[in-house]
Amino acid sequence: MTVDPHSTAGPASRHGHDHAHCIADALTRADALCAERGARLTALRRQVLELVWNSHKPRGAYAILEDLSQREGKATAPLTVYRALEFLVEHGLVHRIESLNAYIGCAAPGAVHSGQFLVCETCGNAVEIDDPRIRAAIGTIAAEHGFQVSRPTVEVRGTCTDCQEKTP
Amino acid sequence: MTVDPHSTAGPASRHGHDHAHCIADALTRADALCAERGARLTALRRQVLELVWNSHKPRGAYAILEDLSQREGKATAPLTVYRALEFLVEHGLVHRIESLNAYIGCAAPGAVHSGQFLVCETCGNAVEIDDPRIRAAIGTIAAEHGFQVSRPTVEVRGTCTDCQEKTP
DNA sequence: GGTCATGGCGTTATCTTATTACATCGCCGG
DNA sequence: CCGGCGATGTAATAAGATAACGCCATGACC
Repeated sequence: MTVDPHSTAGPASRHGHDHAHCIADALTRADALCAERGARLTALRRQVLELVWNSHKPRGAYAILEDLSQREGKATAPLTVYRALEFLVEHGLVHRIESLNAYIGCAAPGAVHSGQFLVCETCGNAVEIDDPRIRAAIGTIAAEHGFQVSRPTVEVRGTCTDCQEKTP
Repeated sequence: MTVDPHSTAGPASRHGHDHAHCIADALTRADALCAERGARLTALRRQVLELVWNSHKPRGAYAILEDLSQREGKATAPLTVYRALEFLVEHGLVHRIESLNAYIGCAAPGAVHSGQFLVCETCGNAVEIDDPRIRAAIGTIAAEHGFQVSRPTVEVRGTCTDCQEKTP
């Protein structure tokens, strides 16, 4: 098993949860979802998904690439990671955070994917939210403009509670 | 004066407005705004602002760079453009569209900058909106999370009315 | 007018992020 | 068995962005 860098204090990391379990959970859900859809969650894709979840915060494609190379013991090409990420994003298992050029595990794969995030500029964490009010408001204004929505993106930059406390 | 590529049919372009006038207007407002703030809208920055407005749709930094080089008659360094864009974005004269890595002139500089866009994936156009419902919803959920907002980003990808009609 | 600090700009190099083009492999249906 | 298709490997390169350094114009101050 791989060590979670955040779990130095034990299974209950600073995220306030059992991170190893949380990763395992995500992988199990991914397995189920892909099986259901007939999508092929290959070893490589599964590996990348695990690496995305591993940090539990937005992570760049090249950072994931490094992780993967290290694990495999040999250099891997960027394309390998990008292709895997493309698959994962397509199936809603991973979100891309545009304003960071980074990827993060989806908290609720299978559900509606509005892709709303609170992105902390201090600690780099991104919390996925799914606010019906925002979703509704976007739907309304899009309709008013005759605009057909395919992928709403909401990325709220700012400072999370923890970081506000640290620097008052 | 430079020819607007969209204005082949005359001053009233397919945007349904007098585009030359619209650019001139943006520049005038920028002049006023910068004067008011004591910010220096130098020749270069003004030039870049004009180039951003010229296409009237999101435009990448390197595309702007090419335009600039052509106008100046000599190669310009990327940094030149990036610095100008940074200034323009800081002063709210230009918005960066994260999901496109592109820049577009702000429709209402000086006003509140929520930075909301309807981005058409077919024609590449981006319409700036400023929906109070979305703004309010973001404020509410951020408050619920104790999250301090610095820059809300809303980029709704989809298909605009025109493009829907063309491909029914 | 001289001088100094500041901010804008030029030059070069480099870094990160992402994609294109083409070859190969392996699984599955016929 | 074999044809086809989707997944992966390899190499090269495009696109986007920044770092480090220094010169020069502007304006404040003496």
